[in-house]
Amino acid sequence: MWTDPECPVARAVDVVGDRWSLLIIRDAMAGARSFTDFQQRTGIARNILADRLRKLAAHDLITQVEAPSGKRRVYALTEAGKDLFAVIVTLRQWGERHAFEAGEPRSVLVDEQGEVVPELVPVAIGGAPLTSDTTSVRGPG
Amino acid sequence: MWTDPECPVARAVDVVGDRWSLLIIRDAMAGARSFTDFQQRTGIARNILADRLRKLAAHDLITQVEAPSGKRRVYALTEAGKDLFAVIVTLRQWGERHAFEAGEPRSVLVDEQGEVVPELVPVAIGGAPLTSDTTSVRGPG
DNA sequence: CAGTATCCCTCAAGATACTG
DNA sequence: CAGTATCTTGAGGGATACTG
Repeated sequence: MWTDPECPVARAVDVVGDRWSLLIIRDAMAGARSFTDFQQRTGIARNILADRLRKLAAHDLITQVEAPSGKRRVYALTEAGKDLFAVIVTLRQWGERHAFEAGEPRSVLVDEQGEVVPELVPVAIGGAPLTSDTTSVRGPG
Repeated sequence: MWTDPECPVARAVDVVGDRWSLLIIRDAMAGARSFTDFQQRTGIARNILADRLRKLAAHDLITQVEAPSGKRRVYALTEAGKDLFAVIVTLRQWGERHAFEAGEPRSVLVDEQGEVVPELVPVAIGGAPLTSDTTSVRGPG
């Protein structure tokens, strides 16, 4: 099924490695709850959106829950879905650094109080930032 | 061209949000240098691989450099390419947590000495780990 | 070894109309 | 509002043969 069944990266890519899934997750994290909400934020075609939401639900990244207001059902991230936050953030960091000209307008990350998050410390082991110069990957066994 | 030109996540996905690019980057980080090298590790079709390598080079994630041995040219990650390391690692973490059964064999992350990296601290602001409960995203201006 | 050139095929994706 | 149904298109991807 996959090219490399033992690689966690490959499995993750198998789940979210398409054009829309991560953007749907991004919007869920930014507060999107309803079908139309997702549709308008992403601009994705309705049938594709329905398909992606199904796939994401099948992989347990999102679920539909009873809305606090009562009768509607809204989408919500599961724990597995929320765990993609680190992926979204690192993608965002990369995009900011390497996919924008200086001064180009861009959306920003804010905290609960609406304050712009100034800078993010990248993934680290212990306290030391991790770079590709210092690590590699090896198979099991 | 993109659905959301102001979102760094969307731009990043536009560059690496397909089935193969991140796996090619992964393998470059793991030591892949030659065309055949990439082809065998990923299992990707040769024409598609050539296309992806071109695209990645066009976006300045990889380049071809003179091999130390002399006459061959090998692929190498640029700084922008190396900066994807955090993305790869967070994807890997997510895959480990949510795409494997307990006890299923998997590849692991090792450092230069070949030691298995025990645990990774996720993206953080200052010292506090970041979760999707505590942040959201807002447009510019 | 490092690609290029073809051929083929599936499915992702878009547009739009429709239904409970 | 939340999807489903249908139709069409094109890109993504695979297999294989070929070339410098």
